[in-house]
Amino acid sequence: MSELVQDTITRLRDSGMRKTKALVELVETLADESRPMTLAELCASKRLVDLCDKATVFRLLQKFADKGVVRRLGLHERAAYFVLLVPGRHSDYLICTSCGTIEAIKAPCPVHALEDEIREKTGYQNLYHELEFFGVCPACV
Amino acid sequence: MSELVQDTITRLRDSGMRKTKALVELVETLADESRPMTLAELCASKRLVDLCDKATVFRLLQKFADKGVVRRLGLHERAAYFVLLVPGRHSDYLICTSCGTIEAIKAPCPVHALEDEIREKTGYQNLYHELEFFGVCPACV
DNA sequence: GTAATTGCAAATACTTTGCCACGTA
DNA sequence: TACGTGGCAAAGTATTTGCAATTAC
Repeated sequence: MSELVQDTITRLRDSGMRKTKALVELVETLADESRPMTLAELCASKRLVDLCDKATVFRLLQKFADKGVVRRLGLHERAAYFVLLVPGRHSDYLICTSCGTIEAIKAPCPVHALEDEIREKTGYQNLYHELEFFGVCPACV
Repeated sequence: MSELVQDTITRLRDSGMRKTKALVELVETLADESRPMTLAELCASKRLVDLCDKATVFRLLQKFADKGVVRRLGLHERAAYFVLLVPGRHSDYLICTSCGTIEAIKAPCPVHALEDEIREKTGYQNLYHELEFFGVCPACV
């Protein structure tokens, strides 16, 4: 068991959770992959597929996120977001994790150089990016 | 009607779509707001609420996205993505829009300076960011 | 022993489609 | 007139919850 896994489990224990097989194997799976994964992917992974129910994984992830051990990616709502593409313009967004307000950021986007580098080094076609900042807005503090 | 709206409608017309009231009002709404919006928000907006059905807005958005006029934000799957947070580490991701593969990017993240600036200027608390690059990976081209 | 955790199944939520009526070109 | 578009309702997919049984401590 890696140090990261040990440490993560310790943090979860310290926050009051019980060390169950499902908890340990979920942390191991997340650490193994070190990339964003869906609930379905996690449940289908070899460590978890025959071990526990989807509801269990869901509830563990929820608690992990509460405790800051896991992050759920994406914008505020569960629903999909659509935005108009304006030729020649690019926007990044600032989103309040409490009230869900989304505003466009005026500052120039600092990512174009890295985007060019990725285009050259990886051979990905039609490259573009999304950049979002999340935090609690002054009105919600 | 703004130039952006006119131009967008022209592009949609040129790609074979018919100019209907629902299409025009949806484009106007997206241009008015110029921020990512959910299907529910769009349907509830003043221009659309009494004009057309949710299925209509959905199908229009789908076509707009096909034609590159609108972008649907977020990772590949409809489902939520979860990732383990490693203290002291931050990752950005490169995602194939065709096969959905997600890989972490090794290059240093160029966003920290802007993040600091936003923290100072806006007063948002607990600020963090997500940065994703999207494109078609070499295996999918 | 007690309270957290789990499985199962049901309830929600959001998205997507089928079908026929309708409107645009 | 012909074919894209729209409304309504139903189906599909993902998320979330209730409750009784189980397990960690």
